[in-house]
Amino acid sequence: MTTFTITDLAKEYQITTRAIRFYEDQGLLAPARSGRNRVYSKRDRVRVELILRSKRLGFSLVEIKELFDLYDSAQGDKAQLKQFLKVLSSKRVRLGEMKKDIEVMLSDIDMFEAQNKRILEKHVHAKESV
Amino acid sequence: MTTFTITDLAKEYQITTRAIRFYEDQGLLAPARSGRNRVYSKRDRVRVELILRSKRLGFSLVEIKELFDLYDSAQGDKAQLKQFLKVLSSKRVRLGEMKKDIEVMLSDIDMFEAQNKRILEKHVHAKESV
DNA sequence: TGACTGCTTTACGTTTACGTTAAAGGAAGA
DNA sequence: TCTTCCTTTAACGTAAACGTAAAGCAGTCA
Repeated sequence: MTTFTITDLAKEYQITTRAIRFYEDQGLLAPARSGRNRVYSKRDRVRVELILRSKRLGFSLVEIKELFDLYDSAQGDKAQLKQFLKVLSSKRVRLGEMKKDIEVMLSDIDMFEAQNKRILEKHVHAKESV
Repeated sequence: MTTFTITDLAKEYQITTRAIRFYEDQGLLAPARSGRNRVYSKRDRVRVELILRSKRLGFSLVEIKELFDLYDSAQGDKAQLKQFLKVLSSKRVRLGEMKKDIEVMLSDIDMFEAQNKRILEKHVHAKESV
C-alpha cells in the first residue's frame, strides 16, 4: 500500500497521533485528506523519519521546518538552491561538532570503565588475600 | 589561579550566571563559598564542561545529575560502582545510536549536495548554450 | 560619603514539544 | 438501532531550562 493513516505512522514510529498532528500544526507536514481524515504518502513518511532523526540529534522543530521550506522553495529557484546548500553545509559543521562531542564522551566512558574495573578487581584480590 | 568566580565560568563557557546557578539549584554543582559568594574549583569547572557537553548531546539535567550522584556514591561502594558501570554502558549504547543517526544525516546531506550541484551546473550550461 | 559595580536570593514569566481531557462526527459490527 | 472505535478540532495543562526583573548586601573608587 502506498498511503498510511495517522495511526499507521504513530505505531510504526512509536509516537502519538498528537505528536504527528502537532508537526502538521507547525508546518512540518501537509498530508492529503480523504474527507476530514488525513492520508499520508510515502513522501510524508520520509518527512516523519527526517523529523524524528533530527529531533534525536537536538534540532528544534522550527529548524527542521526551515530546512523543509528551503528545500521546497529551492525547486527551480537557483538563489534558493544556493541558500539551501549553505544551510546544509552549516548543518554539516554542527553534526561534525556533535561527532567530536560523542568521541570525547565515549573516551571518557572508556576511562571511567577501565579505572573502575581495576578498582573492582583490587577488591576481589583483597578479599582473596584475607 | 586555582579557583574561579561565577562570571569567570560564565565568560569562559559562554553561558549566563543564571544558568550556572540553575545547575546548582538542580544539584549538579556545589561550589564552595567565600562569605555568600560562590567559589569554583577546577573540579567544578570540569563538571561544568561535562554538563555542557552532555547538554549539547541532548541529555537532560536530571540524567546528568544521576550520573554525577552515582559517580560520587560509587567511591568505595562496590555495589554502586557496578551500578555506575551499568549506566555508563547504557550511555555508550545511546551514544552509538546517535553516531549512527549522524552518519545517516551526513550521507543525506552529501546526497542533497551532489544532486543540487548537478542541477546548478545544468543551469549554467543551459545559460551558456543560450 | 555617595555612586557604581558585582554578587546574592526570590519569584514570576517564557519557550518548546507535546500530554490530556473534552466534545462531536462518521463507520463498522452485533 | 445501538454500541464501539477511530477520527477530528479546540483548548487547557505541563515539564524542562532557563530569562528577567526586583531588591538587598559588599567592596571600591573618586
